[in-house]
Amino acid sequence: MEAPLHERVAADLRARILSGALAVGAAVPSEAELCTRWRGSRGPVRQALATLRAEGLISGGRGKRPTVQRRELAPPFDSFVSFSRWAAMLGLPPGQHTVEIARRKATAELAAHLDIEPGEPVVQLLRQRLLGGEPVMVERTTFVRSWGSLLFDHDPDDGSIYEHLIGQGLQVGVARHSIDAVPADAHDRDLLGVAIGDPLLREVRIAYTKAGDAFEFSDDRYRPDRVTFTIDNAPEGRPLFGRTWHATVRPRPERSI
Amino acid sequence: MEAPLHERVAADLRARILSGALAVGAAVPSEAELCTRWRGSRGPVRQALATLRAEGLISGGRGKRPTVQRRELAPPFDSFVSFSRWAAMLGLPPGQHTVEIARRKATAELAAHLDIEPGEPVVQLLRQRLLGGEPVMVERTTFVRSWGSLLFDHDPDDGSIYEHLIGQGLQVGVARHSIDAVPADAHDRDLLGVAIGDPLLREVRIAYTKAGDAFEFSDDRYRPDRVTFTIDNAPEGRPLFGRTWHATVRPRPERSI
DNA sequence: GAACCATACTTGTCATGACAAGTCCGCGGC
DNA sequence: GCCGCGGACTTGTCATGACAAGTATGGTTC
Repeated sequence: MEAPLHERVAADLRARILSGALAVGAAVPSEAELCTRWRGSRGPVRQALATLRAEGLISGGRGKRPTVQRRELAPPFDSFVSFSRWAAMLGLPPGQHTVEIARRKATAELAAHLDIEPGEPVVQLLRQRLLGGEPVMVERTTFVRSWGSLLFDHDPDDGSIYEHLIGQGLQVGVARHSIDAVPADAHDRDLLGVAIGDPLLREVRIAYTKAGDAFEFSDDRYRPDRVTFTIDNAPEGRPLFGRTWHATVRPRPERSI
Repeated sequence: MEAPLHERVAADLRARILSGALAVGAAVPSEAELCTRWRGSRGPVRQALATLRAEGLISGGRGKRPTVQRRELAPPFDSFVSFSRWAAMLGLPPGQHTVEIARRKATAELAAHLDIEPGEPVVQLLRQRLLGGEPVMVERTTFVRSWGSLLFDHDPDDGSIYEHLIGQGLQVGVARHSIDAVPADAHDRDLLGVAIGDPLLREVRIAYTKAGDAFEFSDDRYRPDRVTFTIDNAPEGRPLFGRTWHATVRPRPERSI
């Protein structure tokens, strides 16, 4: 059974835009042309175009054909929750050294974030994360027991924890990230090569399953000379998709000789 | 001339959701009911519902009525570029002390950000920003001359600079925000009551006019104990509107006695 | 009481047709 | 050469109709 017409039309145009066959600034085929080409009516064609507008790929149009606005889609969701996916998207080899993985009892603070009882066992990891061979982040992650226990037969230095858990049936729902600034502590000094007290960019993340249960709490501290978070946004009348964010690697400052 | 039917249906349902008349979890009226109520056909009614889905207010539905998912919309764009608007949204009185407003020649770095020639005059402000009477941010803002010169006959401690410029014809296009962490300097110490070297959460913003010209570069440093940035996101299959960000005021830590 | 089936109600998808409103271009008149 | 107008093409909006597919409920049978 093939996909609905409006999905096929949208997919075809999207592929042509992302590949550059339809360049930024080029006019999109008219609704009439698309109806002829796909042997359909304006309804599904208009729905396909509405989808591309919503994705921010095309815009404009009343009285004239819409034009291609941008060539890339917003970064995928999993690049925000999986360091490995993010690194892959940047084209930099990710790396990690697991300093420890431990089963502990949840503190009251952690329990509050994960909506479990204080004292309930959780699985905690402390890891150094690298990009292109350089440490850029210290990750303090806590998983609830049901998912964390699956990590003990998994080598956390081998591939992505997220991919492993998804392979074990995890269905990720939404994630919430809070960004603030903290002074480096002793672990950070040891793992990032900074001085105690130096400012670090911290992302605190709580991730939920599709069913709405929190399964992961993470405190990730980045070297701010290497990583920033960037957000682009636009006023209301424009597509909300103008509102995107992504984490950026700063160019490595050149060594003065 | 009244608005199109699909806009009126969407506005009515949105108002009922935001007011709580349609509570989170409640079923939305069926398409047939809405057709009867508005004396229209399924086309515009479905378009109205699609808009509300896209805004993340309702979801679900095939074979049954959709349900209300959330009660609030994403923060408006201008709350990201105007401190006054952001404070208003939080219900906290904003305040500001302008330390200086000066005409200077752009440094090479600034010129690069604003796409002007180094040495070209710009207007710079250094301001302390307050929420509820407390300093939370130091703002170092640079405007290109054409817009910045309009500020000299405006009291920057009186109302919002953005509102003033928009009143003078400014049309804001997109804005880009980069978040990182920096150590406090002497100005920050004086204006925020922190120690030199303390970590501050910094947002660097470049704002563009509708025509695509950069008009503002700003370096805003927040006390991370008072302000964090929060991003919620969701996987692809879900509406991209799940991807929202906003700046949050932390609850003021209670004074221990 | 449980299971199954049919019916009713729901949304998703599509076609056809019509008219309003915007944009662009060519042609004629001044 | 310029300006205005009309025609052609475009998208926006809406109506009517039809059928596919999903969900819930009530009634009947075991």
